[in-house]
Amino acid sequence: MRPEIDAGRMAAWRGFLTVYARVVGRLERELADEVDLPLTWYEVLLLLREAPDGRLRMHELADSRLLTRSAATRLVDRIEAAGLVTRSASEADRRGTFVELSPKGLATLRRAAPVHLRGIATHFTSHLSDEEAAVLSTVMARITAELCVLEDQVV
Amino acid sequence: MRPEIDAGRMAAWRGFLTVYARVVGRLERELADEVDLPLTWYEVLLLLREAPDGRLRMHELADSRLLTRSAATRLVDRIEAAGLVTRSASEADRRGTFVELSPKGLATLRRAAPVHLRGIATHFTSHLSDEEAAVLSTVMARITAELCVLEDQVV
DNA sequence: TAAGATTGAGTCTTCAATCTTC
DNA sequence: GAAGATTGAAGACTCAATCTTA
Repeated sequence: MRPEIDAGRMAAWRGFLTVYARVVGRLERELADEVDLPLTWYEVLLLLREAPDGRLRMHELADSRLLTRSAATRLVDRIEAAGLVTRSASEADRRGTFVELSPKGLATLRRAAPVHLRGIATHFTSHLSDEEAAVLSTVMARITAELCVLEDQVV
Repeated sequence: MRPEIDAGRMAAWRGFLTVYARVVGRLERELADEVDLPLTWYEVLLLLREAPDGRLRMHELADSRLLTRSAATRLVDRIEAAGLVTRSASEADRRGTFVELSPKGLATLRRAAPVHLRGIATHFTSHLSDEEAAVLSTVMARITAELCVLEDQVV
Protein backbone atom coordinates (compact mmCIF):
# COMPACT_ATOMS: atom_id res chain seq x y z
CA MET A 1 0.00 0.00 0.00
CA ARG A 2 2.77 2.43 0.84
CA PRO A 3 4.30 3.61 -2.42
CA GLU A 4 8.08 3.50 -2.17
CA ILE A 5 10.15 6.00 -4.09
CA ASP A 6 13.92 5.81 -3.61
CA ALA A 7 15.90 8.91 -2.69
CA GLY A 8 17.47 9.35 -6.12
CA ARG A 9 14.14 9.36 -7.92
CA MET A 10 12.58 11.66 -5.35
CA ALA A 11 15.47 14.08 -5.82
CA ALA A 12 14.78 14.01 -9.55
CA TRP A 13 11.12 14.84 -8.96
CA ARG A 14 11.76 17.64 -6.49
CA GLY A 15 14.46 19.10 -8.72
CA PHE A 16 12.05 18.98 -11.63
CA LEU A 17 9.45 21.00 -9.71
CA THR A 18 12.00 23.53 -8.47
CA VAL A 19 13.44 24.11 -11.92
CA TYR A 20 10.01 24.60 -13.42
CA ALA A 21 8.95 27.18 -10.85
CA ARG A 22 12.19 29.13 -10.90
CA VAL A 23 12.99 29.02 -14.61
CA VAL A 24 9.47 29.74 -15.84
CA GLY A 25 9.10 32.48 -13.24
CA ARG A 26 12.31 34.03 -14.48
CA LEU A 27 11.28 33.80 -18.14
CA GLU A 28 7.96 35.46 -17.32
CA ARG A 29 9.67 38.36 -15.62
CA GLU A 30 12.18 38.84 -18.44
CA LEU A 31 9.46 38.88 -21.07
CA ALA A 32 7.33 41.27 -19.00
CA ASP A 33 10.24 43.60 -18.27
CA GLU A 34 11.78 43.70 -21.73
CA VAL A 35 8.81 43.34 -24.09
CA ASP A 36 5.87 43.96 -21.74
CA LEU A 37 4.23 40.71 -22.85
CA PRO A 38 2.74 38.01 -20.60
CA LEU A 39 4.16 34.53 -21.28
CA THR A 40 0.63 33.21 -21.84
CA TRP A 41 0.16 35.74 -24.65
CA TYR A 42 3.50 34.78 -26.18
CA GLU A 43 2.50 31.13 -26.23
CA VAL A 44 -0.74 31.93 -28.03
CA LEU A 45 1.01 34.09 -30.64
CA LEU A 46 3.57 31.33 -31.21
CA LEU A 47 0.91 28.65 -31.63
CA LEU A 48 -0.86 30.80 -34.19
CA ARG A 49 2.29 31.41 -36.21
CA GLU A 50 3.08 27.69 -36.19
CA ALA A 51 -0.45 26.69 -37.21
CA PRO A 52 -0.87 25.29 -40.76
CA ASP A 53 -3.04 28.14 -42.08
CA GLY A 54 -1.81 30.70 -39.59
CA ARG A 55 -5.05 30.38 -37.66
CA LEU A 56 -6.66 28.12 -35.09
CA ARG A 57 -10.14 27.36 -33.79
CA MET A 58 -10.86 28.39 -30.22
CA HIS A 59 -11.00 24.80 -29.02
CA GLU A 60 -7.72 23.93 -30.71
CA LEU A 61 -6.09 26.79 -28.86
CA ALA A 62 -7.66 25.64 -25.61
CA ASP A 63 -6.48 22.04 -26.10
CA SER A 64 -2.95 23.07 -27.06
CA ARG A 65 -2.53 25.25 -24.01
CA LEU A 66 -4.35 22.79 -21.71
CA LEU A 67 -6.88 25.51 -20.91
CA THR A 68 -10.60 25.24 -20.44
CA ARG A 69 -12.60 26.75 -23.26
CA SER A 70 -13.85 29.57 -21.12
CA ALA A 71 -10.28 30.48 -20.16
CA ALA A 72 -9.35 30.45 -23.85
CA THR A 73 -12.27 32.72 -24.66
CA ARG A 74 -11.18 35.26 -22.09
CA LEU A 75 -7.50 35.05 -22.95
CA VAL A 76 -8.28 35.71 -26.61
CA ASP A 77 -10.61 38.54 -25.52
CA ARG A 78 -7.68 40.28 -23.87
CA ILE A 79 -5.19 39.62 -26.66
CA GLU A 80 -7.72 40.77 -29.25
CA ALA A 81 -8.47 43.93 -27.27
CA ALA A 82 -4.74 44.67 -27.41
CA GLY A 83 -4.90 44.29 -31.19
CA LEU A 84 -2.53 41.30 -31.47
CA VAL A 85 -5.03 38.78 -32.90
CA THR A 86 -8.34 38.91 -34.75
CA ARG A 87 -11.36 36.61 -34.59
CA SER A 88 -13.24 35.59 -37.72
CA ALA A 89 -16.26 33.37 -38.21
CA SER A 90 -15.83 29.99 -39.90
CA GLU A 91 -17.51 29.64 -43.29
CA ALA A 92 -17.84 25.87 -43.20
CA ASP A 93 -19.12 25.42 -39.63
CA ARG A 94 -20.86 28.55 -38.49
CA ARG A 95 -20.57 27.59 -34.84
CA GLY A 96 -16.81 27.95 -35.12
CA THR A 97 -14.47 30.88 -34.59
CA PHE A 98 -10.99 31.27 -35.99
CA VAL A 99 -8.23 33.21 -34.28
CA GLU A 100 -5.48 34.72 -36.42
CA LEU A 101 -2.36 36.81 -35.86
CA SER A 102 -2.69 40.48 -36.74
CA PRO A 103 0.30 42.33 -38.28
CA LYS A 104 0.83 43.93 -34.89
CA GLY A 105 0.71 40.49 -33.26
CA LEU A 106 3.33 39.17 -35.67
CA ALA A 107 5.54 42.18 -35.03
CA THR A 108 5.17 41.65 -31.27
CA LEU A 109 6.07 37.98 -31.63
CA ARG A 110 9.17 38.89 -33.67
CA ARG A 111 10.21 41.32 -30.98
CA ALA A 112 9.55 38.86 -28.14
CA ALA A 113 11.03 35.71 -29.65
CA PRO A 114 14.73 36.64 -29.32
CA VAL A 115 14.21 37.66 -25.70
CA HIS A 116 12.42 34.45 -24.83
CA LEU A 117 14.80 32.19 -26.75
CA ARG A 118 17.74 33.89 -25.12
CA GLY A 119 16.11 33.21 -21.74
CA ILE A 120 15.56 29.52 -22.51
CA ALA A 121 19.16 29.22 -23.64
CA THR A 122 20.60 31.13 -20.70
CA HIS A 123 18.55 29.51 -17.96
CA PHE A 124 17.97 26.00 -19.28
CA THR A 125 19.44 24.55 -22.46
CA SER A 126 22.96 25.95 -22.11
CA HIS A 127 23.38 23.88 -18.94
CA LEU A 128 22.81 20.58 -20.77
CA SER A 129 25.48 18.45 -22.42
CA ASP A 130 24.45 16.72 -25.65
CA GLU A 131 23.99 13.46 -23.77
CA GLU A 132 21.95 15.07 -21.01
CA ALA A 133 19.70 16.79 -23.52
CA ALA A 134 19.11 13.45 -25.23
CA VAL A 135 18.25 11.75 -21.94
CA LEU A 136 15.84 14.54 -21.04
CA SER A 137 14.03 14.43 -24.39
CA THR A 138 13.74 10.67 -24.22
CA VAL A 139 12.47 10.59 -20.67
CA MET A 140 10.00 13.44 -21.16
CA ALA A 141 8.60 11.85 -24.30
CA ARG A 142 8.20 8.52 -22.50
CA ILE A 143 6.40 10.07 -19.53
CA THR A 144 4.06 12.03 -21.77
CA ALA A 145 3.28 8.97 -23.86
CA GLU A 146 2.43 6.88 -20.80
CA LEU A 147 0.09 9.56 -19.50
CA CYS A 148 -1.63 9.83 -22.86
CA VAL A 149 -2.25 6.08 -22.93
CA LEU A 150 -3.67 6.27 -19.42
CA GLU A 151 -5.98 9.19 -20.09
CA ASP A 152 -7.35 7.65 -23.26
CA GLN A 153 -8.24 4.53 -21.28
CA VAL A 154 -10.07 6.56 -18.69
CA VAL A 155 -11.84 8.87 -21.10
CA MET B 1 22.15 38.38 -31.57
CA ARG B 2 19.92 35.51 -32.56
CA PRO B 3 20.14 32.87 -29.82
CA GLU B 4 20.65 29.47 -31.39
CA ILE B 5 19.25 26.40 -29.67
CA ASP B 6 19.77 23.08 -31.43
CA ALA B 7 16.83 20.76 -32.08
CA GLY B 8 17.80 18.25 -29.41
CA ARG B 9 17.95 20.83 -26.66
CA MET B 10 14.73 22.47 -27.81
CA ALA B 11 13.02 19.07 -27.68
CA ALA B 12 14.25 18.69 -24.11
CA TRP B 13 12.79 22.08 -23.16
CA ARG B 14 9.44 21.49 -24.83
CA GLY B 15 9.19 18.03 -23.34
CA PHE B 16 9.97 19.47 -19.94
CA LEU B 17 7.08 21.96 -20.22
CA THR B 18 4.65 19.35 -21.49
CA VAL B 19 5.47 16.90 -18.72
CA TYR B 20 5.07 19.55 -16.07
CA ALA B 21 1.66 20.65 -17.29
CA ARG B 22 0.29 17.15 -17.79
CA VAL B 23 1.75 15.42 -14.76
CA VAL B 24 1.03 18.17 -12.27
CA GLY B 25 -2.46 18.59 -13.70
CA ARG B 26 -3.04 14.90 -13.24
CA LEU B 27 -1.71 14.89 -9.67
CA GLU B 28 -3.99 17.82 -8.82
CA ARG B 29 -7.04 16.01 -10.10
CA GLU B 30 -6.19 12.78 -8.28
CA LEU B 31 -5.69 14.58 -4.98
CA ALA B 32 -8.89 16.57 -5.44
CA ASP B 33 -10.93 13.51 -6.43
CA GLU B 34 -9.63 11.09 -3.81
CA VAL B 35 -8.88 13.28 -0.79
CA ASP B 36 -10.66 16.53 -1.73
CA LEU B 37 -7.48 18.51 -1.10
CA PRO B 38 -5.95 21.16 -3.39
CA LEU B 39 -2.31 20.46 -4.24
CA THR B 40 -1.37 23.92 -2.92
CA TRP B 41 -2.79 22.99 0.48
CA TYR B 42 -0.92 19.68 0.45
CA GLU B 43 2.35 21.47 -0.21
CA VAL B 44 1.78 23.81 2.72
CA LEU B 45 0.93 20.95 5.09
CA LEU B 46 4.03 19.06 3.95
CA LEU B 47 6.30 22.07 4.44
CA LEU B 48 4.96 22.51 7.96
CA ARG B 49 5.51 18.86 8.88
CA GLU B 50 9.06 19.00 7.54
CA ALA B 51 9.88 22.26 9.34
CA PRO B 52 12.36 22.03 12.26
CA ASP B 53 9.88 23.02 14.98
CA GLY B 54 6.81 21.95 13.07
CA ARG B 55 6.01 25.56 12.35
CA LEU B 56 6.99 28.31 9.91
CA ARG B 57 6.78 32.07 9.69
CA MET B 58 4.49 33.47 7.03
CA HIS B 59 7.37 34.78 4.95
CA GLU B 60 9.22 31.45 5.14
CA LEU B 61 6.13 29.77 3.76
CA ALA B 62 5.86 32.39 1.03
CA ASP B 63 9.52 31.99 0.05
CA SER B 64 9.38 28.18 0.04
CA ARG B 65 6.36 28.11 -2.23
CA LEU B 66 7.64 31.01 -4.37
CA LEU B 67 4.47 32.90 -3.48
CA THR B 68 4.02 36.58 -2.78
CA ARG B 69 3.32 37.34 0.86
CA SER B 70 -0.21 38.41 0.19
CA ALA B 71 -0.91 35.14 -1.59
CA ALA B 72 0.54 33.29 1.40
CA THR B 73 -1.65 35.27 3.78
CA ARG B 74 -4.79 34.36 1.88
CA LEU B 75 -3.80 30.76 1.32
CA VAL B 76 -3.23 30.32 5.05
CA ASP B 77 -6.53 32.11 5.68
CA ARG B 78 -8.35 29.43 3.75
CA ILE B 79 -6.43 26.51 5.19
CA GLU B 80 -6.93 27.87 8.70
CA ALA B 81 -10.65 28.37 8.10
CA ALA B 82 -10.79 24.67 7.18
CA GLY B 83 -9.12 23.87 10.52
CA LEU B 84 -5.95 22.31 9.10
CA VAL B 85 -3.46 24.85 10.49
CA THR B 86 -3.36 27.42 13.29
CA ARG B 87 -1.69 30.81 13.49
CA SER B 88 0.09 31.98 16.61
CA ALA B 89 1.93 35.19 17.42
CA SER B 90 5.71 35.13 17.81
CA GLU B 91 6.99 35.89 21.32
CA ALA B 92 10.40 37.11 20.26
CA ASP B 93 9.43 39.36 17.36
CA ARG B 94 5.89 40.54 17.78
CA ARG B 95 5.56 41.49 14.14
CA GLY B 96 5.83 37.82 13.25
CA THR B 97 3.23 35.10 12.85
CA PHE B 98 3.82 31.35 13.06
CA VAL B 99 1.78 28.78 11.19
CA GLU B 100 1.48 25.28 12.63
CA LEU B 101 -0.23 22.01 11.68
CA SER B 102 -3.37 21.21 13.64
CA PRO B 103 -4.15 17.56 14.54
CA LYS B 104 -6.76 17.61 11.78
CA GLY B 105 -4.14 18.98 9.40
CA LEU B 106 -1.73 16.20 10.28
CA ALA B 107 -4.46 13.61 9.81
CA THR B 108 -5.32 15.10 6.43
CA LEU B 109 -1.67 15.04 5.40
CA ARG B 110 -1.40 11.37 6.42
CA ARG B 111 -4.45 10.56 4.35
CA ALA B 112 -3.24 12.54 1.34
CA ALA B 113 0.41 11.49 1.28
CA PRO B 114 -0.07 7.92 -0.01
CA VAL B 115 -2.33 9.16 -2.78
CA HIS B 116 0.12 11.83 -3.86
CA LEU B 117 3.20 9.60 -3.58
CA ARG B 118 1.44 6.92 -5.57
CA GLY B 119 0.71 9.54 -8.24
CA ILE B 120 4.33 10.69 -8.39
CA ALA B 121 5.47 7.10 -8.68
CA THR B 122 2.88 6.14 -11.29
CA HIS B 123 3.18 9.19 -13.50
CA PHE B 124 6.82 10.17 -13.10
CA THR B 125 9.45 8.27 -11.16
CA SER B 126 8.50 4.77 -12.29
CA HIS B 127 9.39 5.73 -15.85
CA LEU B 128 13.01 6.53 -14.94
CA SER B 129 15.92 4.11 -14.97
CA ASP B 130 18.49 4.54 -12.20
CA GLU B 131 20.82 6.27 -14.63
CA GLU B 132 18.12 8.56 -15.97
CA ALA B 133 17.07 9.55 -12.46
CA ALA B 134 20.68 10.41 -11.67
CA VAL B 135 21.03 12.52 -14.81
CA LEU B 136 17.82 14.36 -14.01
CA SER B 137 18.81 15.14 -10.43
CA THR B 138 22.22 16.35 -11.53
CA VAL B 139 20.90 18.53 -14.31
CA MET B 140 18.10 20.03 -12.22
CA ALA B 141 20.47 20.83 -9.38
CA ARG B 142 22.90 22.49 -11.78
CA ILE B 143 20.21 24.61 -13.41
CA THR B 144 18.83 25.71 -10.05
CA ALA B 145 22.28 26.56 -8.77
CA GLU B 146 23.07 28.71 -11.80
CA LEU B 147 19.83 30.62 -11.42
CA CYS B 148 20.48 31.21 -7.74
CA VAL B 149 23.91 32.66 -8.53
CA LEU B 150 22.34 34.92 -11.14
CA GLU B 151 19.53 36.20 -8.93
CA ASP B 152 21.87 36.94 -6.05
CA GLN B 153 23.95 39.07 -8.41
CA VAL B 154 20.93 41.02 -9.52
CA VAL B 155 19.40 41.39 -6.08
C1' DT C 1 -29.13 15.72 -28.82
C1' DA C 2 -24.45 17.23 -29.24
C1' DA C 3 -20.57 20.52 -30.34
C1' DG C 4 -18.50 25.26 -30.43
C1' DA C 5 -18.17 29.28 -28.01
C1' DT C 6 -19.47 32.56 -24.62
C1' DT C 7 -21.13 34.46 -20.05
C1' DG C 8 -21.95 34.78 -14.77
C1' DA C 9 -20.44 33.58 -10.32
C1' DG C 10 -16.91 32.20 -7.47
C1' DT C 11 -11.87 31.26 -6.45
C1' DC C 12 -7.10 32.33 -6.25
C1' DT C 13 -3.40 35.25 -7.51
C1' DT C 14 -0.73 39.71 -7.86
C1' DC C 15 0.29 44.79 -7.15
C1' DA C 16 0.16 48.65 -4.31
C1' DA C 17 -1.08 50.68 -0.10
C1' DT C 18 -1.54 50.15 4.97
C1' DC C 19 -0.77 48.94 9.76
C1' DT C 20 2.20 47.33 13.41
C1' DT C 21 6.56 46.49 15.43
C1' DC C 22 11.64 46.71 15.15
C1' DG D 1 13.04 54.25 7.93
C1' DA D 2 12.68 49.03 7.28
C1' DA D 3 10.61 44.37 7.98
C1' DG D 4 6.50 41.29 8.78
C1' DA D 5 1.98 40.71 7.73
C1' DT D 6 -2.43 42.04 6.06
C1' DT D 7 -6.06 44.34 3.05
C1' DG D 8 -8.37 46.52 -1.28
C1' DA D 9 -8.63 46.46 -6.11
C1' DA D 10 -7.92 44.21 -10.22
C1' DG D 11 -6.35 40.31 -13.24
C1' DA D 12 -6.91 35.55 -14.69
C1' DC D 13 -8.75 30.95 -14.15
C1' DT D 14 -12.58 27.27 -13.31
C1' DC D 15 -17.30 25.37 -13.06
C1' DA D 16 -21.88 25.43 -14.50
C1' DA D 17 -25.33 27.41 -17.27
C1' DT D 18 -26.57 29.49 -21.77
C1' DC D 19 -26.91 30.50 -26.67
C1' DT D 20 -26.31 29.20 -31.46
C1' DT D 21 -25.66 25.99 -35.11
C1' DA D 22 -25.10 21.01 -36.78
